[in-house]
Formats: sequence, structure tokens, C-alpha cells
Amino acid sequence: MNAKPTHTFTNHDVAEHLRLIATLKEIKGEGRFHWLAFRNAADVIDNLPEDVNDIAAAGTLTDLPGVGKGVAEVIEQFLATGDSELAGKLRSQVPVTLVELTEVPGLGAKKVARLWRELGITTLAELKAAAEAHRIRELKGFGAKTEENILKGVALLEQRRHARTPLGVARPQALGLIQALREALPADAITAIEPAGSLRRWKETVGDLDILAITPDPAQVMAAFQQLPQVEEVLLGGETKTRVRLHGGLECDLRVVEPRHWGTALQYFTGSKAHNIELRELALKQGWSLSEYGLKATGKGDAPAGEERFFETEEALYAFLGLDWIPPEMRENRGEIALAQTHALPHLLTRDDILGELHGHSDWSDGRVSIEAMAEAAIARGYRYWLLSDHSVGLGVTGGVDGEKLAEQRKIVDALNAQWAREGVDFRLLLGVELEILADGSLALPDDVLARLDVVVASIHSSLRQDRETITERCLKAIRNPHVDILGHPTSRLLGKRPPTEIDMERVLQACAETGTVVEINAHPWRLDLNDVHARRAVDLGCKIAISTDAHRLTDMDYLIYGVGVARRAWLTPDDVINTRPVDAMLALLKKN
DNA sequence: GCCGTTTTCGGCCCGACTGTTTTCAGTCG
Repeated sequence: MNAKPTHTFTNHDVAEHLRLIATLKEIKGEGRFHWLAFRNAADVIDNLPEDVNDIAAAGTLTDLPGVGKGVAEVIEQFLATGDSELAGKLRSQVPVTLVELTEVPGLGAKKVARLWRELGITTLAELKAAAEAHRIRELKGFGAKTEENILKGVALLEQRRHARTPLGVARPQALGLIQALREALPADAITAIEPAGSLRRWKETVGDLDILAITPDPAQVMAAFQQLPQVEEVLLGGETKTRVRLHGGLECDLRVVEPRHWGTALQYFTGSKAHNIELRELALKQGWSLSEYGLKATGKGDAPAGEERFFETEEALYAFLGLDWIPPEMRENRGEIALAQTHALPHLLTRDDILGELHGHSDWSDGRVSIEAMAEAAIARGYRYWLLSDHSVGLGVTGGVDGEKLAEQRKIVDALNAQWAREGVDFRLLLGVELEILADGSLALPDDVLARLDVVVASIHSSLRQDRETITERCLKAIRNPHVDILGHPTSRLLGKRPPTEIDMERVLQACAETGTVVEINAHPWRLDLNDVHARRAVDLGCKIAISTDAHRLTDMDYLIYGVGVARRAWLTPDDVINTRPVDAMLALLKKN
């Protein structure tokens, strides 16, 4: 057991500890359901909107699905000490370095256990050496091909090419692949083709791409897919399923199905895995076994065993099981199936509900184009308002605006608004600022300057490594300022580049709810900050949300769809989001408590 | 280890593909 904890552990830390236990148990050879329970519990904790520390403090851990006495005890120990007795015991029985070996593609717990017991392999380096010395093929059930795959897998791991890819990178690639495949084939070769998987669920990062297609000639489509210029290597090629690695490292699965299977197949390949398992268990209770091909009667329900049902649409499948169609963004097994059963699913926000944006820059700070050009781009997108919020002074790298420059901006904004009014354009350019929250929590501009602005967005850009208490208090000071309307990108993370600050999101969101401070979902695909789980929590606590792209150039406004994706994953309705409202109603909501 | 519309025991989602076999276990999603 480790000594005292140095910081509070997050839900994700807890989930990773449970996954470690699961993998060690699996390698050790414990029964499938003993370790599966820990992995299931890890998924539940990872998807939790509440802070697991609060649940543990309230003593209600075992109320969580999949968390019983055993798992709860491990969680409690981990939160208190950063470790658990069970994990310690397992580490004394199984070398913990074996966990890394299970990350080699093609190697699972069973093979890793045999490599360890029969060849004494415990590390990636030893694995590589054994494969190179052809010692692995001497084991029964292992061969030359396995050795080859192990070496390739180790090389991949060493290059860290298995990291998840931001949705903003993956989505254009998937759409590009689909277009390229269509162009490579005759017009009638593909009847339908859709991206599925976490991409269709708008998850902030994706592990790989899943594309589903209907075609009268699977072999032709599979061959064309393997020959696309984007493809670096074909990893697996069957009659209905092909996996390739694209240049850049992202992997992509293509599956082809018959039209009558489309509904179940699209549902299955969209996931999430947890949602699918829940759905299959629900089907089983009704006497049906669900697969990507359809439903087959088990004989334990009303239909005779073996009877099959097929569904050309997802809607028909969900309806057959007594459910409303569930938007893909909600399919994470966070309670959506129960809501669909009672016809109580929320009416999710859509892109078209957004009437304007409340965070954007011009060339007065680090934006690339003029105030007028940004506003014209907003008008061209059908927006009815747009907030000019250049960086304030206090952020060294961009210069930034002060009281004097804001007064100049006001004149420009007034003149532009007057011009649009004369022309009959239904659009308001709002003047604000992205106000720097300084390292000590003071604000970079005085109250009298802030009072003259339409909207103030306050954000943190510096001293991002402050400890949890310091950065939380710093942020709370800004939230309590009556002129701060919106808290911008609350954790300052950049996906894959910079971790979130250690900020105590629960306290921050509570303070936002108390003061009436709106919380931003920054739609830039490298930020997506708030994330889906925190956005859900914010609304549960009574916060209102603003979704903006933080545009620095004209095309950045295209990123809005990613912010809407986060909002939909957080089950947000138009009412939860302030920039779904006409400008005056929106501004009225910014009055603080 | 967890759980209950078969509730305190006896189950626990389903199928494609690969590699090594010769009927299947392991891995993956």
C-alpha cells in the first residue's frame, strides 16, 4: 500500500485501478466473471456524472449498478490511499508489467499468461527478444505468424500509435474515406454507407473508425477499400469485414451487410459496447437473442425457438423492444434505455437551435481577420448575433485589449450594428472580452470597464499547473465577480496535448449555479471543454450552458457541430443552452444572482 | 464478483476473423 495520497483521485483514476485489478485477475487465470465484474464497474465509474469521492463519502457506492461489496471496498481503499489491498495482493502474484503486454494487438490475458509461465517473459523488451530469437514458436499453439505479429505489435506500441484520435481529426478522415470509396466504384455499387462507432456517437476521441455499408457485391467493395490511397496496410480481410491501417496510424473497419440487416447492424456497430450489452440483456428478457443480423427467438419468450426477425431501420428494432429510438450520442448506458422504455427521452439540442455564438476573436488579439469579416461570417451562417470577445490584457502572447481599446471596439461595433439595421439585416454584434483570470484569481480588467461590455467571458490560460486548491479558489474568485457572465473552457485542456487542470469541477459548477454564471462548452475540437460528463453535471446542478467555437478564423465556426455533439452527449435540450434564445432573451439570462 | 419480471443460486451478449489446428481457442469489438 502506498503512503498518504497527495491529491484527490478522479473517477477515471478509480476506473483505471479497477481495470488494473481486472487484467491482473484475468492473467492470473481467475474465472471470467470474477474479473469481468471489475471491468464492468470501471466502465460505470468512468461514465458517472457525479464525483465518486462524494458517493463514497455518502456511503452509497453499492447503489451503483455493477458495484457490490467487493468493488466498493476496493474503491474506498483506493480513494483513501491510492491503492487497494486486492491490487497489492495481485501484484505479489502476477508481475504488473504483464498488463502492458496485453496491450500488444493480438495478445490477450491467456497468451500473456502462457508466455510468462512457460518462457518467463514479463516485459515488452523480453517479449521482443523472445520473438526475435524464435523462442515463441516453440510453444504449442504459437507459430511463426504469431511471432511476426507480436514484433509488429511491439513496434506499434513503441511508437505510441495506438493513442485515441480527436474526433475533429477522425471525422474528416472517415468522411474522406467514404467519398473516396464511392468515387472508386460504379454509382450502384454501394446502396448505403455510414460511419458508425464512437464517431457516430460524437465521442470526443475515437479509437478507430467503423464504416458500415450495403452492397450487392461485397467482394468488389472490399477490394476497392483495400486499394484506397489512404490505406497503409491491410490488417484483416474477410468476406464481410476488412480492417486497414491508414497513413497516420488510425485504423478503420469496413463491414458490409444485406439491406434486411441494416437496422440491427447499424445499431450494433454504433455501440457503445455497454449500451449494446444492456440492449441484448433486455432482448433476452423478452425471449430474443440480439445480434448484428437480427433477433432470434430463444424459445423462452412467446415466439418459438429459432424464429427470426429482421429490421431495416434502427427505429424498427428499438420499437420492437418497446423503446423509443435513442440518439447515438446518448448510447453510453447512462440510463438512456430506461428513459426510452418510458418514452421520456429528452428532446436533444440540434445545430439549428443555435442562434448565435458567445466567444470569438478578431485581429485585435490573436484572431486572423477583422471584426467586420468575423461578423459577416456569422451572418452568412445564419446567426442572429455574435460576441466579439478578444483576449484582454494579461495574456502576454497576444497583446490583448484594455479599457481604451474596448472603447474603440465599441465605436466599430455600434457603427456596424447601425449599418445592418439600415440594411434590414437581423443581426447584432455584441461587444465583450475574453477576460484573463490571473494567477492569483484577480481579473485583468477593472469592474468599471467590464460594466460597459455586453458579455464577459472569463478564462484561464496561464499557471495551468497550480494545485487543485489554488486553481479552484482562483476560478471561484472570478465566478463570484458580478460582471463575469460566462466561464470559458473551464479545464483548459487540449486533447492529446495538454491535460486538464486539476480544478475541482464539482465546486466550480456549484458556484456557477449559485451565482448564475453560465458555463461554456468550447466547441473547438481540441478543447471540447466542458466535456460531456461535466456538462451533464452542470445542468443537473442548475447551470446554464453557452456553446461557442472560440473562433480565431472564419472557418473555425465550422467547429460548432462538435460542441453540439458534446451537448447532445450530455443530454442537453435547447432550454439548457442560452445561445438558443433570441439576443434580448439571452442577455436577460446573463443577469447574475 | 454482481444480480434479480425464472430473486439468495445459477446464470452472466454475440459473432468475425486469425492462427494453429483438423474442430477450436483466443482475441477483438
